[in-house]
Amino acid sequence: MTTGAVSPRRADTRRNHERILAAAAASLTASGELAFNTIAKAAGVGVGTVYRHFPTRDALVLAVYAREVEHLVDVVPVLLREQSPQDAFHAWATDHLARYMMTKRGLAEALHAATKPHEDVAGKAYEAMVDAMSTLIAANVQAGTVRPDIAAETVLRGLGGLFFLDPRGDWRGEAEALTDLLWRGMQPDRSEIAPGALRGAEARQSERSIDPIYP
Amino acid sequence: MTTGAVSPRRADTRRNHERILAAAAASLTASGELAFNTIAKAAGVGVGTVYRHFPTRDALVLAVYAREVEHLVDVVPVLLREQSPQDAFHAWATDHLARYMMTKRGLAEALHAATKPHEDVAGKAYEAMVDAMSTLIAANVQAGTVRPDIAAETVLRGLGGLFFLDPRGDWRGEAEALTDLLWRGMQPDRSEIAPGALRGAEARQSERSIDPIYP
Amino acid sequence: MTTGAVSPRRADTRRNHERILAAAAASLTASGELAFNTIAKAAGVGVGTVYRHFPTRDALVLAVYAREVEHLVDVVPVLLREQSPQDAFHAWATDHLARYMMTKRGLAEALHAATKPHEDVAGKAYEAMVDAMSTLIAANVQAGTVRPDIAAETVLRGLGGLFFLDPRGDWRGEAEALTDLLWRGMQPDRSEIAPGALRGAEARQSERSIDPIYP
Amino acid sequence: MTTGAVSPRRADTRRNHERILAAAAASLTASGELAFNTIAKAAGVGVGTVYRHFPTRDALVLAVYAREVEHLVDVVPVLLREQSPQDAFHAWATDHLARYMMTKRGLAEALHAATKPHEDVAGKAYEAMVDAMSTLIAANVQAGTVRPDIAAETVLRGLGGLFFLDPRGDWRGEAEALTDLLWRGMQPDRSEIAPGALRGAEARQSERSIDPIYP
DNA sequence: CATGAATGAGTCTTCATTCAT
DNA sequence: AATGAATGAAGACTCATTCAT
Repeated sequence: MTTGAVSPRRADTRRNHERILAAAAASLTASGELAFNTIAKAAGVGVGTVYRHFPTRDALVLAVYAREVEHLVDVVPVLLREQSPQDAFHAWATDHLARYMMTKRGLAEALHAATKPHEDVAGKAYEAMVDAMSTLIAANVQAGTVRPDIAAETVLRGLGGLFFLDPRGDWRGEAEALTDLLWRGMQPDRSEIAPGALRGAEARQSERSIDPIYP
Repeated sequence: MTTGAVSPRRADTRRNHERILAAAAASLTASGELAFNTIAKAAGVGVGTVYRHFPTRDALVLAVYAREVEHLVDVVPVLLREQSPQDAFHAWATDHLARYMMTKRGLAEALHAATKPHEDVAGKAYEAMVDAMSTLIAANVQAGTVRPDIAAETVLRGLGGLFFLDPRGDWRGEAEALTDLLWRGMQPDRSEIAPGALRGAEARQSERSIDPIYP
Repeated sequence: MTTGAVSPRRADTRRNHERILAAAAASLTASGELAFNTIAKAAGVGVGTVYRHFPTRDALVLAVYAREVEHLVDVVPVLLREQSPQDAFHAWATDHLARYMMTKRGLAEALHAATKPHEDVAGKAYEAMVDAMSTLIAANVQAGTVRPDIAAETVLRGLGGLFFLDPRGDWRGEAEALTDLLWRGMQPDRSEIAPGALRGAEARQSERSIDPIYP
Repeated sequence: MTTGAVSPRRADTRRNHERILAAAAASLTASGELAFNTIAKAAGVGVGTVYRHFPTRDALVLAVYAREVEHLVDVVPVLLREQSPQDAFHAWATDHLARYMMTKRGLAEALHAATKPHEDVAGKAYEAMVDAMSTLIAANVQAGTVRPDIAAETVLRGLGGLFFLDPRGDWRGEAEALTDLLWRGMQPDRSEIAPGALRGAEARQSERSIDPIYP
């Protein structure tokens, strides 16, 4: 009753699926191109096999994105477990989302094509990302570091700008600048929050932050 | 030696240039496609002519974008003349930029392709947009409604998220939500700004704004 | 040691044979297509199974046609038993052959591909049809309604024109017109046949028939 | 005002058109296949050129058939000028139509695809053939050798059986047998025609003709 | 300068056929 | 025997690009 009971054929098929997905992801990342013939060659299978696994181009594209979104979404709980909500937010945005946005421009397209949630597979991906962001925001609202009336979609859209980063430049710095800008916009109004609550975040958030020392 | 002396040929050539640009813009807007043969037919010229005017696809694409960016940029001084800096900022973002981002996805591409300024024609377009945003920000800094350390690029990138709006949905509301979010992030820290400076902006910005009643 | 002893495997195999044949016939009739993969799916078996039963496309096609030709051939004795030779001829041509020719264009192709009798399986089908026609002609010669020097192949070829009928039009009327035309051509010369022998046939054959009453 | 005024480019284009048509006709005749790539190669042009001249497969097929039908139709007046109506009929059927039917199976397809006259290009071809046959029949009716109530379509359909001839066999003999059969069917009833009117035709029609012993 | 026919590389897509299980 | 995944050749079709007129 081991996994060995699975037919070798099945294993091969699964491996093919993986290889095709990997090849497609690579191609999409590298050039945005997605030629079935090319993918087949890169994956070391016949074109027919690619067609068998992914009948249409969309099926393939979405499978690729679904996989990446999954990664993106799965990391959220981990981040929240290991650090404070605001740090988790920053980390997710600058470390994870930014990287994805830059490399896989397809992801952004998915975001774009699929604003109508529930509609199709692309919608699922979008939803999943919104969920991830919602979780991060909720944790921060809980911690009092973010206003409760912030819509996850809006923040996500703002971070959509990460899409325009140039991987060859100082994308890290710019990702942080954008994240900070949005983060500031998400914060509760000063007068409403307990003094000191923001300290940590503020300190991280920007080196230029002026410490508002009260006597 | 007047301009009237321009040869008719010149006039034809200029007209061709325009027609090609128009056809390309239409095609780009409608379907995102940009087949030279199709453009030529739509413009009523031979393919060769298109090639003469725009040697490469990029040249054509960029010419189209440059034109749109121009519109976008030109409206800034007008907005600033007619209303307060913060209103001008909001108006530009939600009325002009959002509309362009949605319809002419090429604009977003320009933003993306051209982070490396000064480099090429795309760079010019990017620069022009950054300049426009800089102007808006400067006016607001002057008015004390925006922190002086805000980078135009960052804000623009944040607004890049407008690209993901769905023209068939409540894009207006969402554009405003995003603009507000960014706007909040751009504001000076409360303690730093002169009391009252934000009044107008705050009032517009959000209905939920806390009224800072002073005795 | 009865027939009941046949292994279940055998029964399955036979059933598969039938199902494949049925699926192929349906596909051929419906669209003229004959994709092995499709047939396999329609028959609910694997492609490999189709190959096992019919090693080549031709084998499959011919098996299908053979079956239909069989129907066509089997009906001849019945017709001859139930009606006069000339009526049997007309009935076979207009009711049975016409219908087959129209629906299963493959039949006609078989006729075409297989003029060389005895050559292959297609030849068998052709031969069978020639035999059927020969039987009909012989009966009519016997009855004195057809000249004895008529070749079955020739008549069959003439009826091959039924292939060109349009199932959506007045194919019945046209089938009758063609059959009548050929029938007239097959008749004995007037002077040779016993007066009156043709009466029945003539009356049926055409409303316009003039009865040559001799005083 | 010479033909030399035509641009050479035009001439080339026209030549290409011809070559493609020729290649297509050859391929159709030889194998019934009609692969654009193959045609292009055979015609010595690029695939694109073939597509430019004949946007769809049908356009190409029909152009080929139209050409052949034209030949077939054009020969009718010539035949009628040079010989008696009945000889013209026989000649057209056995010499011209048979040959075309056998070699260019496309012709038969035209017959088949286009029973609905006036409908499309295929319809035109069909019509043209019906016209040709009508002309032949009319001439024979005039001469008293054919009944006046014979429909050209019916005869043509009967001759459609020529399609099933095997070019490698005694197709000539069989074509004549079929033509004779139909011809007999087309004749006026004996009692109606002037004695002797049929002489020539009868004599030609069949060697087995009954010997008309005169005292 | 303008034209648009020609070219052909590159993709897409289907299917017959094989073969390991 | 049956299965169906894999393969890849073959044909369809598009479009960027050239070039003769």
